Formats: sequence, structure tokens, C-alpha cells
Amino acid sequence: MARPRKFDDETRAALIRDTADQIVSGGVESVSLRPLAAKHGCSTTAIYTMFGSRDALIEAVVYESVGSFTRSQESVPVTGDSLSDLLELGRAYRRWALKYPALYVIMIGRGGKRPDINPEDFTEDSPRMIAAKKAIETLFRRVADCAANGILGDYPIEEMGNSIWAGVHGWVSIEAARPVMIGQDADAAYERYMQSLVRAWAPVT
Amino acid sequence: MARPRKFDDETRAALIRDTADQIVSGGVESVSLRPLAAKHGCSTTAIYTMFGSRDALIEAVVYESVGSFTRSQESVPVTGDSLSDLLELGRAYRRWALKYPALYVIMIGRGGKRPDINPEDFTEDSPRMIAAKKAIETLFRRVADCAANGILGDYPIEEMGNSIWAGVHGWVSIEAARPVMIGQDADAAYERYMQSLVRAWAPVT
DNA sequence: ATACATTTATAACAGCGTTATCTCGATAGT
DNA sequence: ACTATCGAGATAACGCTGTTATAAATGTAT
Repeated sequence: MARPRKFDDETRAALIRDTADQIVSGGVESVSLRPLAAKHGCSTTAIYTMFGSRDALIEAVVYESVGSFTRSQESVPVTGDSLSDLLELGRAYRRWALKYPALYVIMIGRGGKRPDINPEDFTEDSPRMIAAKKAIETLFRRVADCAANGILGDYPIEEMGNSIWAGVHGWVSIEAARPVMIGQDADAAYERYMQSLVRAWAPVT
Repeated sequence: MARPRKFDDETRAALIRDTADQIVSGGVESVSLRPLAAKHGCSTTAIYTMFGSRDALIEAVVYESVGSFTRSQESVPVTGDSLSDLLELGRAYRRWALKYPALYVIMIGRGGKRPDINPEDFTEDSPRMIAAKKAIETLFRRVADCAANGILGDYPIEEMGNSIWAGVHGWVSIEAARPVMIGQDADAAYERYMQSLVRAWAPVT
């Protein structure tokens, strides 16, 4: 009942992949539709029927990024040593963010753009938020494990989880936003920092 | 020895103020030179002789913002109750960031732009960094006070200060980046969070 | 065979940051 | 007093951007 599609889902995926690479190497501002279309042998209008707008294309990249990040969190093995498992989650978090700093930044807050312009992207059941929730639930499970084993105290899991997330995010986002590190021994400093975040919710002895 | 300047430092300041307002209300992307120039009765070239580029204009806004933020930190009174003083610093931090979320975001990392594009802005002695250092030194003083009074433990001041800063920044930046709050009782949750950050470096009993 | 719906391409529109060109005007050297 | 010089600013252009109006293409339904 219409002209047959010239570009399938694979083209769509390739566009997303290319845009993500572009963001990683040159930032969101460097994403431009005409060169992208030329590279994939289509017109910019084709991109518009596939995504709707440049913003929607970038939002698609964000969605894929959230997926990649969530998968990297979920693939951290559970050994049974609940403290080690929690710390390993924090290491994977930092590793992913420092590998794709530009993606991490737009994943969290959509970069320099005013966040309340597209509030529907942050709705409780927007695709992006559902994917993000999976990652934070992985964290909550490890936190609950630690609480069960007496590593963390008798506080609400959600409160401890959100706190540890905020703490990790704070450190990592500073690292991701700055060209030079805080110190030379950034890895060791991060280890000590994570331990302090655990101490913050230690059981009262 | 040249044509007399038509626009003085007051015009320059007005341009910075206007640009800051624009960023606050519409994000960095919404800053446009032609409307700005028209509003101030000058040409875009005049802006170029004053600042050099759109980027430099925004960097000037960032510099002023860092100044405003630093002043808001320094104006927090010192009562002598070192724990209260530290917490009040954290409240002022959050208040400023939530009042100007868009400014806070570009202050920390320059928004969606790839951060390593202008590394000279983050040099140890760039104006922006010098201003930022004043704020963090205010924090370090309060941390040192707490350590002297046995509120915080016998760890390096710099390590405790950086940790608390990262922690506060993490929480606040999440709040600033999202249109809706984490919970309804955001103020109370932040209070408990700050207390956890202090607990993280409590003296070993 | 005709009408309709939808994908895609071409080309245009309006806007952007930046810059080449030129004018203006005050000072410095003669 | 005259001229050269040099920087500030205006005008207009360049090349780029996201988006969209228009039209061509190509299926299905009638």
C-alpha cells in the first residue's frame, strides 16, 4: 500500500552505530545529517522518515548506549563475596564511562541541552528509563546482598543504592568531563573512594 | 591610534549577562549571535572583537558563573560548629546548582561538547580553574575544621575533601539533569545523603 | 485502470558561526 | 598641517546546518 522501503532495520542500526562513533570521537555537536546520509548512500529525508529528527536520532543512540551500559553492568559476575561483587560493579561502571565519556554524559543528562525541554524522555516508563532501571536494579541487588551479609547496615536498600549510585556517578562524571585526571593514581583513589561510600552505610557497631 | 571603541566594558558585561540568561532559559545551544547583537544594537563583528568567538563568549559566561558560585560558597557563614558549617556549604552548593542547572552543567564539563577539545580551559592556572579552586579550598577549610574537631577522621584532608565534593556533585548533578526529582522529600533525602558522606570519613572509634 | 498511501529524492528555506572587505576615525611621524 | 597607519565596527558574503515543501516512485486496494 506504499512505496517499498529502500532501507531496512540494518541500515537503521548502522546509522545509530555511526552516529554513536561520531559522538564518541567528536561530541554531539559534531553530528551532522548530510555527511551521515552521504556515507550511507541515502538522503537526509530518509533519515527523517526513519527517526523523525536529528534529536530523535541522538535519542536512539542514547537508548542503545543505555542498553550497552546496562549489559556491561549485568555481565559483572556474582561470586558470592557480596562486597567484592559490589565493588566490581563500581569498577565496571567507571570503566564503561571512561571508555565512552561523551556517551556517558548525554546518557545521564543530554549534555548541554536544557533537560526540561524533552521531559517525556525521562518519564517513568520511557524506553530509556526502563533500560536504565535495569542497571540500577542490578546495583540494588548487590546492595541488598551486602546488607544481608552485614556489610551494609540496616537502612532502606533504595536509600543506600541511590546514595552509592550518586556517589559513583559524581566521581566518574568528574573524571569523564575533565581532560586530565585528578591524580596519577586515579585507579587507587577510586578504590579508596568506593570503600568510603560503603563505609558511609556500614552497620552501627 | 585607532578608531575609538563604541562599546565599553559595560556592554561587554551586559552581553555576558544576557548570554547567561539565555543559557539558563534555553540551554547553550539556544545562544545565537545575531539576535544577541541586534538586542544590544551592535553587529556580530563587534562581539567578535570583544570575545573572539561564540565559544569564547560562552567561556566568559562560564567564568562569571564560576565566580558567582564561588562567591555563594564563600558567603556561607562560619559559626564555629564545624559540622553544621560543612553541611551548610553542601546546602548552598545544591541551592546554587538547582537555581542555575544549565550553568552548573557547563561549569563542570562544558555540556555536550567533547571536553578534550579545549584542554587549555582546564589547565591548572586557567582563569576558570583558579576561580574553581577558591571554592574547593573553602570546602577544604571546613573539612579541616571538622577533622580538627574529631568530626572527621585522620585521613588526608585533600582525600576527604575531594570525596565529599564528588559525592555532593553526583547527587546534585543528577537532580540538575533530570526534570523530575528522585522523590518528593528531596530536601530531606539530600540531608541524609550529606550525613552519609560525613559518616564515610568518620574517625575510627 | 484508478485512487490512495507512503517512502525517498531534489531543492529550497531560514538560520547559523565565521570572515573578507571596506569604512571610519583617532593618533604618530614628518 | 598632512599623511600613513592601525584598530574598531558595519555590511555582506561563504559555507554550513536542520528542516520541510514539492514531486517522483511504487506498492496495494478498489
